[in-house]
Amino acid sequence: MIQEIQIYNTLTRKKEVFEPLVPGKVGLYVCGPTVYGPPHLGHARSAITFDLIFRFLKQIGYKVRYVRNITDVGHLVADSDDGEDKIEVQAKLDELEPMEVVQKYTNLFHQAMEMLNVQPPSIEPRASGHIIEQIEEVKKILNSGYAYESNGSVYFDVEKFASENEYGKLSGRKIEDQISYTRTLDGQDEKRSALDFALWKKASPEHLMRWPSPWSEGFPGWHLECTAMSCKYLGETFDIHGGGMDLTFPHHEAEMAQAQAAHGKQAVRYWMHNNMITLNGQKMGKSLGNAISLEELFSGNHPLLEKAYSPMTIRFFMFQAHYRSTLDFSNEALQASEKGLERLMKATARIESLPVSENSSVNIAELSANCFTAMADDMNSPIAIAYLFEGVKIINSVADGNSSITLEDRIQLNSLFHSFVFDILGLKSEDQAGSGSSVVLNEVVALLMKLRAEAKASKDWATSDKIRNELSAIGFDIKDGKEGVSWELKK
RNA sequence: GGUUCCUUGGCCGAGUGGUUAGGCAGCGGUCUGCAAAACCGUGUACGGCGGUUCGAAUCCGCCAGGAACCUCCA
Repeated sequence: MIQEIQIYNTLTRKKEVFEPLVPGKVGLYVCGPTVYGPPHLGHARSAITFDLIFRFLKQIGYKVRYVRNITDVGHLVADSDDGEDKIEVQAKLDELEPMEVVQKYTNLFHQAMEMLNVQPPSIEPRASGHIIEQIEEVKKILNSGYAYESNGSVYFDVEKFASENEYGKLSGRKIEDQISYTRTLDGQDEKRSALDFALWKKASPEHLMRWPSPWSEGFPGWHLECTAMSCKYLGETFDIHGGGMDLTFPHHEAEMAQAQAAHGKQAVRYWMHNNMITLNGQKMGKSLGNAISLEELFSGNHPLLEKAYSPMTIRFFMFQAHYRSTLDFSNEALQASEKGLERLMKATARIESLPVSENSSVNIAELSANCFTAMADDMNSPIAIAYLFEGVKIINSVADGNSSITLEDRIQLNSLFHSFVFDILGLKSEDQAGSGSSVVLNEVVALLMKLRAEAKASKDWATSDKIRNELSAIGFDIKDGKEGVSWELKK
């Protein structure tokens, strides 16, 4: 029996008990990055959020097919209303082939994801590889009567659809409000209404990315790829669709309408949206020019960064806030997370060497239940982490002889921490130089520790402190504990 | 202008009608030759003003400030 979980459904605006379409299996689709620029903190939040969901669902026993697309075609440019393809503009600037740009940023995205220990999705389809499927979707929508062709382009008829179906429910919008507040876009005169959106767009002569279709040489509309690819890999109806909150409208609203028009039924059962990262209280975004790239974050090479932050620090930082809350970025907050993470990882490594007793003065079963209950409540990772820190207290307290633990409890505690820290939260140890990676280094330091111990034995504090201080200056932390001396490389 | 949401102690950040969130920083102590680490103890916070209630940070109203979406965006 799989643990019951609740997830917040954007569609109904409340937490619901999650019931998969097929018992024991979950179909999860998440909007992936548009690969026209370097990956930034915002991409990381979405990827990390749904990585957590992917991992947790698997941990509690579900078989999950996780599809996350790469958008490599078809979006407009930020400050240009001329309908040029976003990727194409960047290509001209870089004097590269569009697909070369796409490849470059896809590779960078994958590298960053690996560093963040984000598991690859089960399937990672590309929009440009599914043009045929998208054309088929356009045909279906035309057949159902909710689209019309105009001058080689095909548009979705929002007003007609809205008169017979629900439109605007996901984003909480009323169609009447929308009509009065729209801006002028290219091709507006081709549309029956400003609300209509393109399913297929005829390419202008200078447009490089183009494919043949029954209507014109052109490219698919902005929202179509997710409908086509989710349907292909997960079916006409599937369990969870995720993405950033900023995609709720118009992207996901359009997807809902398209899928309904094409297949005659709702595609998505649970919509999940992660909130934004803010910087000085404002959304961090590519178009606002205040996005910090992951490369800058990892290297510390950015005017707003006091230092470099490791991928695991970023990951842990994000889990200390709930995924539906905005998360404000600051050096102080990241440094707090860095230290907290270090404490958590150190305690995790200590569990196996804890002394065992006849009786436990601590309740591990309750701790474990609390951690899983927190996660089952709409992925409340901050609460789960708070309980893990209770576990840290227990571990350190047992190590210091202030609490006792039985062997069975120690095994359970170890299993809990390994499940949560490594499998669910997906954290990993980041020892630079890696203990054990250099046997020689270990032996050299061990030799110095031996010399220092001898100096200490003869109360030659000057020598012992000299060894410690100079090692410290090189980058080692030397700690005198009850069980002997230990050392590690500083962060 | 429309829609939605937020405001928690020095910082970050959970919670949502009565009971300690947690992390980081700070303070006091234990341990130590000293230091670090660890441990123990420590802070009565919920934007303002009203209302509902035996009781509100938590529900309602008003006000102030902020954000997101309405245009590509995680």
